[in-house]
Amino acid sequence: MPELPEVETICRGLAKALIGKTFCRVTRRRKDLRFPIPARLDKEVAGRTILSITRRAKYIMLHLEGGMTLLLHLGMSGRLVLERGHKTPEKHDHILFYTSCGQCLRFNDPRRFGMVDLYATDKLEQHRLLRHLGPEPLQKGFSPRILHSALQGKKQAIKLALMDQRLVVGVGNIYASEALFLARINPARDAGSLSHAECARLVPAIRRVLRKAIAAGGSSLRDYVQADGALGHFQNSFAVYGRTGERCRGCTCKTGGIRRIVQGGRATFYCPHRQK
DNA sequence: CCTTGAACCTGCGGGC
DNA sequence: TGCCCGCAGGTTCAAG
Repeated sequence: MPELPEVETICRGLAKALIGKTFCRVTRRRKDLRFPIPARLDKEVAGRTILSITRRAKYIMLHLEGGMTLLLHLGMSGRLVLERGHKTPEKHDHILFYTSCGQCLRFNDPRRFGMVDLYATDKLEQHRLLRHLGPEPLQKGFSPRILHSALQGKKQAIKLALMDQRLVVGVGNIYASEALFLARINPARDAGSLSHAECARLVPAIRRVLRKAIAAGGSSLRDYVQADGALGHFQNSFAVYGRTGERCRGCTCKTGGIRRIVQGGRATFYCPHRQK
């Protein structure tokens, strides 16, 4: 479910409410999600204060005193919701984190594609799920030149390449379609066929759509809510995603409108008139 | 190395 | 109403 803007929004919401707070208890209600949930979770986390909260790609990281970091991924349907008081667990609440000042953080994930792990803070970049990750799209390590060189020789469709987290992180199914629309690039193009000039449109397009989505609190389609339960509203600003048959903004063509195709088993939306 | 497809799960809406 | 199908913000792994 969540892509970079949703994960970033959740991190910011959690940071506001949890930094400086201390976990007092963790309840693990099932043994595994996508991977086993560490049995030592309660033992390692209880009594520890949260020093900071950061994001890497679509992973949320709660850095605890004592050098341990709680690493979470929400998969397709995961939610992290923070509430006051001791609520009775709902369906699919897999882990409950309680703080000593009466907050409860619920990890709810119907499809269970999410994951939770504990890892030494100073070795995080070596974690098996983090070590192959590419550059953060909103940071300097990502640029038209770097993207262009990474795409050289790739036969894969550019839309699929954008979603490859080794190339650039955080872009998922929605924002890949949206960014390609902004850059006026056809999602089915061979990744290796993009010119440097096209990469120079694509990088700012990715950054623009991600920044705008963060500013809107993310996109709420089905499962996603912010840490305080509020909905994001970037779904109201989609240019192409989910808009099959509609005319794209500013499009003058009379026929067809936005097209839906399937790439790598996922839906892609684009305007054949504007994206070449 | 690369690319493709299946697998992991639950829930929802549409068609019959 | 019930059943079957397709579909859903992701990632990993095996096979070719």
